[in-house]
Amino acid sequence: MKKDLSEKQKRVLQFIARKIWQERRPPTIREIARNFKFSSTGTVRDYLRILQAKGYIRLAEKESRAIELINGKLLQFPIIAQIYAGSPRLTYEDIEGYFDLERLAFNEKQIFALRVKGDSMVEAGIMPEDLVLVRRQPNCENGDIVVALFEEEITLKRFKRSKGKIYLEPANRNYPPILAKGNLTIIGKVISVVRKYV
Amino acid sequence: MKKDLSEKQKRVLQFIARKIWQERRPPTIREIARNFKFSSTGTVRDYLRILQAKGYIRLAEKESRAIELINGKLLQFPIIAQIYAGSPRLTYEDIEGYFDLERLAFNEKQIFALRVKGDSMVEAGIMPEDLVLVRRQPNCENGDIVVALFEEEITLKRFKRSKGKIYLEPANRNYPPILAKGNLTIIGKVISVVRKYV
DNA sequence: TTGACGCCCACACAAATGTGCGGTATAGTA
DNA sequence: TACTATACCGCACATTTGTGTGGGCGTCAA
Repeated sequence: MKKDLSEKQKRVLQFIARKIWQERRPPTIREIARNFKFSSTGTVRDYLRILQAKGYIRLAEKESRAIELINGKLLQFPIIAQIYAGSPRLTYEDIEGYFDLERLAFNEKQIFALRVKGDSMVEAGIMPEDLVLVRRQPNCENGDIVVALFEEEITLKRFKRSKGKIYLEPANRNYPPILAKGNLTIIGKVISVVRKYV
Repeated sequence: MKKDLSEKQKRVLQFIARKIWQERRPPTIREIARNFKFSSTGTVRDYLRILQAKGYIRLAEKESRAIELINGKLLQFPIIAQIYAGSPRLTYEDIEGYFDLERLAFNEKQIFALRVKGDSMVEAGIMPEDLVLVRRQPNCENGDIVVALFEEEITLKRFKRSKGKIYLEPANRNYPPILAKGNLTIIGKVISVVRKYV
């Protein structure tokens, strides 16, 4: 798909990517020229056109800092399907895809994180002190893990509808399911769990 | 520290943050004006100056798209300490901090993601099909969860050193600890677990 | 009443920025 | 030989973009 880049072209692309990452905005043509000590802006334009033609960036006309990375792997990590025994070196064939941190919550509008207290969901792999990312929404589907307000308390439970009744189910044998009769408000649905080890 | 913003000021700030998030570059003054149907660029400048004075953004002079968010990281979500019963509305006081997806793996050089197969670590909250982020490193400390190569097999286990012996401990009662005598290679340490619900 | 603030407009100017066109030079290749 | 790709330069031009000045209108507290 994408054509190969020359060494210099690669360096230009990497410079652009680094700038976007570090400064949160693409560089101007003249900033690129300065970095590579090009005395002409036309030189940079040549590079940008090449990079666009080869499918690495997208340019917009008549806008400043209008370089958009295509498949910018800023926050992507390779997902390894298998690591070959004996040679733990990552090669292209091992990669089953890319894990994209941005996609985790991209285009989500009302998201907040909640630090988990208690162990009522451990059997669903949600441990105390984990962070759950919650999308605010007033309704949910059967089986969703939700943050709900029930009887003046915030709980993290699995939402289950059964025989016309609504249950809030913990994922822990030591706790019983809660029959939600009365004032139940769904605050949001858990879309992700993130845990970080120090 | 930071002064309060009026509703309108908040909306302007949010617009800027959204633009940075969506387009990976800050908007120009005129783009902001267009969005809010301001017929004057001066109006926007007033807002930017206010936002800067109140400590929410940083402006650079004589540069295009020179709005930098302070503490407004792209991938931050508020961590809610408590959601007040009755009014599930996020207010400033509820926020215990910000969860920063970027910080999760920023500055990490050799990171890859591994999709978890099997249930040997469920009691540590690592479920099948979860993604673990692994930092490649040849050594680790007692108690770390590691990806290791042992007897031609890749395993995800807890690294335990006890009485001069090394064990690879699963976090599942149904599996026994493995006494690692022989050829053991540490591939990396698990620094994070990410699970996404569809 | 005055003053501070929030909110907005009109217009001109200067600087930053992108665009266009025409060049040069080298190396490899058909 | 002709052709292509890579790697640059110089300069003028037009547009975009930020900056500055000087206002207006309403609200609220001193």
